[in-house]
Amino acid sequence: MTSMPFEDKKKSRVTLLDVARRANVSRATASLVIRKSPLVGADTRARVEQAMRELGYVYNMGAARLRAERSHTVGVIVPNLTNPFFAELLSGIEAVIDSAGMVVILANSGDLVERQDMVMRRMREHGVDGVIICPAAGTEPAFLHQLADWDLPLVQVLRQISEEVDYAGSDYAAGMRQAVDYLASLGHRTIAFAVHGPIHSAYRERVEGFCDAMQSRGLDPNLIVGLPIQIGEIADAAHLLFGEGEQPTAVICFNDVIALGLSAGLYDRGLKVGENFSLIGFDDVTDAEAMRPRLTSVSTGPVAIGGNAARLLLDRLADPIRPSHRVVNETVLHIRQSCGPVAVSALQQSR
Amino acid sequence: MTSMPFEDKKKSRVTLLDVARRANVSRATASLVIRKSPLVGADTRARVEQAMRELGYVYNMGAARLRAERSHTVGVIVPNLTNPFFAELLSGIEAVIDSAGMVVILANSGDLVERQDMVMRRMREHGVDGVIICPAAGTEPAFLHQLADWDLPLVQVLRQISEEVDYAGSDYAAGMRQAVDYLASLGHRTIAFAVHGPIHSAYRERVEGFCDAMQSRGLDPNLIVGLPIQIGEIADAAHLLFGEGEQPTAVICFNDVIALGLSAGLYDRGLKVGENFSLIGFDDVTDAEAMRPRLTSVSTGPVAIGGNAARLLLDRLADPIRPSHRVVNETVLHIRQSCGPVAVSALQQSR
DNA sequence: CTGAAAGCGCTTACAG
DNA sequence: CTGAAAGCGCTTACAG
Repeated sequence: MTSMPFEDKKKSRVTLLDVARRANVSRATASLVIRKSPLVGADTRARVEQAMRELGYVYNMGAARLRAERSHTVGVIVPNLTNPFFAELLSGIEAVIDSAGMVVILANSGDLVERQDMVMRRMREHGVDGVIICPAAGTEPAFLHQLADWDLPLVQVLRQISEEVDYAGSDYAAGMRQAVDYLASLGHRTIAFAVHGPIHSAYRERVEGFCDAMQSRGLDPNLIVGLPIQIGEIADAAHLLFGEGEQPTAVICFNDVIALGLSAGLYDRGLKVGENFSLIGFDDVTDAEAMRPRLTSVSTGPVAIGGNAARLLLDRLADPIRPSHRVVNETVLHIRQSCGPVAVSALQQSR
Repeated sequence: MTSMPFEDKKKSRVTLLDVARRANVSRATASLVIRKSPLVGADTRARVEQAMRELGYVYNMGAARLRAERSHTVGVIVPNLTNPFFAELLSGIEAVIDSAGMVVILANSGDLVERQDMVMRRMREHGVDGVIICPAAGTEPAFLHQLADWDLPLVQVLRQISEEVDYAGSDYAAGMRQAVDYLASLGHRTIAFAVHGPIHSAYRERVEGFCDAMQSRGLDPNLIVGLPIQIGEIADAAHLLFGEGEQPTAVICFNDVIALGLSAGLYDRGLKVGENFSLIGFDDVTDAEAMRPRLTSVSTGPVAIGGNAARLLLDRLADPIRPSHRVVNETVLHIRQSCGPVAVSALQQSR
């Protein structure tokens, strides 16, 4: 399709000067047509564009960025690529960055601050115009502030470390309230909260949201149980829900990974989820619909959050000194089949 | 921690010349210490490194690449970010690219050749040193060859379009044989194959692998049923397994997404997977362990494949003219609970 | 081991 | 609208 240059194919790359010469214009003019300047006439533009096509010219971003101090590149740092939740987030980011004509440089911090430091340095070396980061657990506000001092536009996503930095997330506390209210409306009074993983703002917001919601209904918020991080081990830890004292008739999960694991573990114990035990997930990933019973889950919309984060960064790039913005999505409770009215028989069976 | 330069912080970036001056060496010498050349003495090196620290110097990849014609950047193009399988693949790629000191530029083709063209052009503009691509369905060999003509090092992953281009994948056909053999050993004779999605080499290899394996055992390979692409709709399409003619007692799934959906759909129809109907997945994603019954699945190891692809690219970068290589992982059948001996009662129940 | 010069491929004022 | 010149921050020979 593309015709080859007349010269030897092995010769060095074709440059803007080459196309300028072939189109009988100056290098500056050729540069203008590339950047779609209105200053250049239609016929000249056509000549230059044809020359570009004939020579197989490809724009050299690297050279342009050096002069223009803009790389059209944004860094994205996530703690984990393997979790479908982050994959969906990334997908949302990529879509809007791409449609802005920019490109994403991806890195995985492994939720480790030391790796995050490294990765961030690499991003700076590559001259990213800005970065979207889901900060590793334990990230200090000073870390983010230093980046801001270096004039690196920054947005936090999912986890917030500093109020001075743009943030896109979801109202986790409200989501917890929705879950608690729903279970309470079904008559549940003893509700466990199943958690795992590193501790960060999203973790805290969920726990606090749960506790507040429980307390405001006069319920005991202290049945918080820690589960393994590996999904394969969660099912076998389901017994942890039923320790000393009051036995729960329902459990709210920190995320859908736990919900999936516990659903299996409760099944293994002979409990019928949705009938004599109730289970609510959090995040509403695509698997929720495919589970049996279908998982009732609080939807946080990772793709949308990613899109919001990307738009925040674009806005920040356009106006570096505007005050910091926060965009916090509403959660929605997606009711399916995993919850039911409290069953008197549940207590006996759970032993 | 990092001390600020003495000059006004708002001044333009600190450059290699700045550190050279502060360390009382020439710019060339400073450049050598950055690139860890053995030519420079230990004390000189120390002086330069201290100057870099004091000034808060950050290496400018963009400038370096312009001169050195190497960007330390690799493009990764996947058809879909939302599928956990690709997320795991990406994770494997990122890990080895990162440890080679390079960075990945990510793009999503949406499995559309037109978008793939765009994305590829953008990668070239950004001067990637090479690209790892899972080609969109319908990609022509000519597309890849053209890239090779342009001296862009390339590796295909998961899907192979051209034998002249490096490839990292998995032996899908052998995996199908493992699945068929296992079911046959349990006494199954009428085995369905459930597929969906766009048609590409990995699709064809799986279908052909299934057919060959069935035929070599004298079984009828024609029970191939097409299912919706959306996971939420798969369950409701489970009845498609039971059309006219011979009723299957087992189904092999094109991937775990289908397996998850069908598992739910069969449950909805009152079939007990692992007891009166058998189900085998393909890919063995992490959810397989958390399902009930636990999903028996053919493991392809996406993280490992991603690592292989990245290593192939690194090797290719080191030796651009070596002959094309292929690395094809063995699959392993991970037996869990979703298959059982053929049950005579299955046929009645499935109606 | 170190220095001075040229150049990578663009964009940016500045004149015309 | 177009041209000639300088410069972005490095690396690369080439001398010393």
